[in-house]
Amino acid sequence: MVDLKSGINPLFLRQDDLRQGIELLFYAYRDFTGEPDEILARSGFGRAHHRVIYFVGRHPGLSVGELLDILKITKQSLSRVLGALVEQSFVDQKPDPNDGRRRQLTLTEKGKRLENELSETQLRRIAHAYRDAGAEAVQGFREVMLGIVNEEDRRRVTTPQRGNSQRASPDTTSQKPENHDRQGD
Amino acid sequence: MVDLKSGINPLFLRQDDLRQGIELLFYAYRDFTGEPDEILARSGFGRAHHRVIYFVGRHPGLSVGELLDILKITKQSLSRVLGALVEQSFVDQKPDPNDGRRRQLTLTEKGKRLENELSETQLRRIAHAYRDAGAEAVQGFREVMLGIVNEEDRRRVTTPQRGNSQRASPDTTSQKPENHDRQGD
DNA sequence: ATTTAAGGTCAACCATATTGACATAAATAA
DNA sequence: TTATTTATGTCAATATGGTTGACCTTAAAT
Repeated sequence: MVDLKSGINPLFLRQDDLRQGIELLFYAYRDFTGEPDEILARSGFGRAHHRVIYFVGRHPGLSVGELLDILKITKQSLSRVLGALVEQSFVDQKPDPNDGRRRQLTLTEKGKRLENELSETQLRRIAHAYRDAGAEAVQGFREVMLGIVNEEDRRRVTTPQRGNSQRASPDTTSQKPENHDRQGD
Repeated sequence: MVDLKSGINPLFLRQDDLRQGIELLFYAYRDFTGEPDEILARSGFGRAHHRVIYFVGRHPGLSVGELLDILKITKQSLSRVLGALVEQSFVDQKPDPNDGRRRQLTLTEKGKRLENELSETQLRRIAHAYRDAGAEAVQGFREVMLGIVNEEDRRRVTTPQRGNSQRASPDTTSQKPENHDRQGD
């Protein structure tokens, strides 16, 4: 156990700085999701739908398994959300021509419109923060945030990986995500 | 509506940078809360309990209203969580000597132990990211994150506001938080 | 003495996550 | 070709943590 409180540990003096980091993550994430949540509520959707719309929009042709890999939720949990989006024609499903088991997910025009509306608020918020902070600060932000992300997911963020889908990581056997505990937030 | 896609807007070329920011927030927050979630599950608690423990630990003597102000949830929602923590002696309540209606919340020794265990994982993660990124990057991280946080809450993050409680913002009349929509994440 | 403020509580409901079990179709291996 | 594995879907039960609405108590303020 790392004793962050003992005088021996050189991090002692930075406890407050580190706690500020914790709080920044809490407040930033809360406010960051606030505006989209309002828009989503008008369509009867929630944050889970937003995440699906976002990542499908970002990676057209994404498969269900790849999406599960990104979101780290169970397929049962995804199915409700994805099912609603497909049923209401926000997301389109069609079999992968190279592998009939896989479904390629794409946004419909309707889905793209919603995606734009949702992302707009977040893009604006980030653009504003980036502009106010300046290019160097943005680079620092990237580095720190990447350091917080688990190593396995870093490449996902650094490499845009746009366009068509690509095979997921070797183990897609399991029906559940790595973290076996409940999520909710 | 800000058209972030039109060629006229100078932000066009940075769409990918901005979307990377969106994704960094998603992945960082998810991984940041992952470890505490595991610990909490062992005590039968969830993320909501963590937030209460964290902020009460950070601001001993905090009142219920102030806590609601920070968390931006309804008091009914808080009551379940806070009630469990008080009942199981993680949090202590006693009337404010200056205003008998207010309850001063503090962590018990048991509560402090859990708080330490939970925070340790997050402090370590942040310390690691800070150390790897360097002091300048950390400053940039702070600036960008603060820019993302709603203005009203910025002072809460910048000014440690430690020790004893202080009056909440003028309007604590309402029973509900500003954002009327559902939260879940 | 009345009103306002801080807090608590009961009840119903909703969104999103979980586990476990089972089903189907397509690809791959024996 | 048959058997197995992979990708996906689905049913059911359960948990967490949000929400609204209504009502209550106690203490402070007017």
